Amino acid sequence: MPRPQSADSQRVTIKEIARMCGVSVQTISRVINGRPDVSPATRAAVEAAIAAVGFQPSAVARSLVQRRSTTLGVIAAGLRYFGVAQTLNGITEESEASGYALLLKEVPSTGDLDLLPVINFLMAHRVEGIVVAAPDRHESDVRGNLPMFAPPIVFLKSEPSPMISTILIDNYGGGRQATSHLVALGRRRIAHLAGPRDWQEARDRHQGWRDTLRDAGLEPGPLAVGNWSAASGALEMARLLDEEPELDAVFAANDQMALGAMYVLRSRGIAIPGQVAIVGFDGLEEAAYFRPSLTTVRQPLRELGQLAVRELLATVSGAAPRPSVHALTLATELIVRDSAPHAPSKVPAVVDAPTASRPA
Amino acid sequence: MPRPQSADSQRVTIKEIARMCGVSVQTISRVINGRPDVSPATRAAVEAAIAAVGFQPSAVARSLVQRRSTTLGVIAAGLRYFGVAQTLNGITEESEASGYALLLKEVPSTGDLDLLPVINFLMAHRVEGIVVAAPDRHESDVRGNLPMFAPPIVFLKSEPSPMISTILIDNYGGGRQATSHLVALGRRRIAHLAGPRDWQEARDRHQGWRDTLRDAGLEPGPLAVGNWSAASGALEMARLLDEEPELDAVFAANDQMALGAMYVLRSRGIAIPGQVAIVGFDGLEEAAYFRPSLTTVRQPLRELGQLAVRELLATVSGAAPRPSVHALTLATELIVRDSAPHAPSKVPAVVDAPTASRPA
DNA sequence: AGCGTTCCCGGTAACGTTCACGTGGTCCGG
DNA sequence: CCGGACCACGTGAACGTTACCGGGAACGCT
Repeated sequence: MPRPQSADSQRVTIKEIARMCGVSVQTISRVINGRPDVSPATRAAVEAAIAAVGFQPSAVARSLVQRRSTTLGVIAAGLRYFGVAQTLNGITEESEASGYALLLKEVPSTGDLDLLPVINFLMAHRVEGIVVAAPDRHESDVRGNLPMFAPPIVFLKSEPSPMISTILIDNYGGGRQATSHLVALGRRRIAHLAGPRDWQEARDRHQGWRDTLRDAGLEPGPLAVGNWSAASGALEMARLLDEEPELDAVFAANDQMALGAMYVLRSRGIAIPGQVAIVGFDGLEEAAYFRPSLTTVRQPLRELGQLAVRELLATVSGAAPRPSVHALTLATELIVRDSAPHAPSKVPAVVDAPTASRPA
Repeated sequence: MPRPQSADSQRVTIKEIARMCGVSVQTISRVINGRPDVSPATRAAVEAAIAAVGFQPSAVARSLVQRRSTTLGVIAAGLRYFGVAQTLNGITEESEASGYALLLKEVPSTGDLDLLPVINFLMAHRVEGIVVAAPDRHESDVRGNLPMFAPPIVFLKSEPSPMISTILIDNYGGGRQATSHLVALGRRRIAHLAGPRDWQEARDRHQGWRDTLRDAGLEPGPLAVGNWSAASGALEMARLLDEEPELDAVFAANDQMALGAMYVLRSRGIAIPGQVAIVGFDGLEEAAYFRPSLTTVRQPLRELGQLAVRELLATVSGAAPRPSVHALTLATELIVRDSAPHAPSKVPAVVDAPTASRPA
């Protein structure tokens, strides 16, 4: 029974294996890397020795000599939020599939923030690419003044810019989808429950709402700013109702805030969607089970993470020309449910059970 | 304007800086590491040169020579789930604070899984400690046959064992809290909506439910198994109702399934908590805004992650004796809300707005 | 003047791999 | 019997940093 020893004790190295087998270190290296010019007998002996002592070649030494780490860096902000966690999930999936390791740094999701030290940190670890799933907000932001010798970087939350590569969810378009849907329903007084101003996503959704109202010839509805939480959604919804009693629709910047808003609406006896229709944003699975079920805008978050990694890997492998700066935008999808139904009608909420409630 | 160059191009090293300043590499090293014995003049010159060329000391080379990586490994399963994401958040926070980097590996959260290759991978990268936030289920599991020279490891989801260190949420106790609360409410026919069997958490909560019923002298209520999703909660709730119409309470193993269950209950016109009381598990913030607001069991998930890192770091620094195998259990907290209220009464749901609905 | 200290600094050898060569042997055709 | 092709393996030098030791200059003290 092998007892776990102190990690900094004498580790077994390639040299040790070589000594054990009576061959040179080079031969061991050849076996480890599955190179052909080793006789079957020697190979077997070496493999046996490796297994016997539980030898693990040092990825650190390998990285040093090969000048490549098979590691990607990830900078994330707000891991506790659904969207970010989902994106990270896509990133891990894809890099796992490619055998790449992930070096994760989390940065504060609010307040002023300089990405450069974080990027430098990752560069010190010689990552081969960086995914930035964090807002880039700093007086002197990263665009254009990246450190020299920086690896390929793809930004997931910044505005497109000629200096950087971006892959984005079309939050603006999603905001338009949501708002257009409410307009098509015949709503005239459409409020927006926005997310925090220092999230690019929040600003884009807000903009989509505003532009859609303008294009529809409606005057801008009332605006409130929450912090993504259901509690803030409730708080701000109450405020909106007090200020603007004739409200007939709300577009919330995420599903949690929509939930909080619905709570307040129902507490005040306001019918959803009868008097006030509501649409959320995110595509939370459980939003289908809110009362009423929530119309929302689904974002391909996992795909976003996967694409980011694929993009990086393509660049690293030299398949894509360096520096290839480009912007990719992923479309959102409107999921229509009871809180803002299909037909442009003001009938009271139809409460029918979803298919899932039927026993199998 | 520094143009990002190919990462594998000629990087600037400590030698280059030494040449530029006309001093030895050793002196550069001293400056980088803030060692005292460098004259102010030399130090300034070196720092200027470093800043000028944007030099970054190679963490890889440093790791190799120092035989320590300032890196922790994390093995996670089911990052897309609230609980795991929350725990990871605690882990990042704490390691960020200690200046440790994080090497993240995600493993499938279902099916049979061997942790050993993943641990070996992390060991190859010479991580100084490993947090396992993934179930350890394998015919020949990791307990006891860890590789030699393994760094300190702490398990967050496995059963305590004399061979490994664990820090756990008291899921069993939480299950008891939830069920006891329902019993105290006078409920007699208490169902359990369990999570997937291959999650330790799910098994523990289930056990807590079963034991509490037994201790209360009640016969075991009906059992259903979901997959953590609201959809599965709805599906299984429907099944439970069909099988057992006289049901008067449900303990769901997480808040999402509870939500799905509530959806079905209300669709069938069953009053909550009037006819059926329900309590969830997780402590989702938004559960306060479900209709009715959900009584649930809060878990200190972020603290769990933080503690794991602190534990590892203490061991690494040699403060704690190696090998210190121990088990720590964190208590859960019952949060009573409307779906299973305080008073042992069967009055219809009281729908009062939470404080958040009051405008500021 | 002699001598110990302190302050700066340099040289050399690691750390654990891989890479670019080099070398001795066997096999084979002419 | 010899030259070359091929196979299996070994030798040194990297990779970029830090650890360890050592040494000269300047200074203070007896």
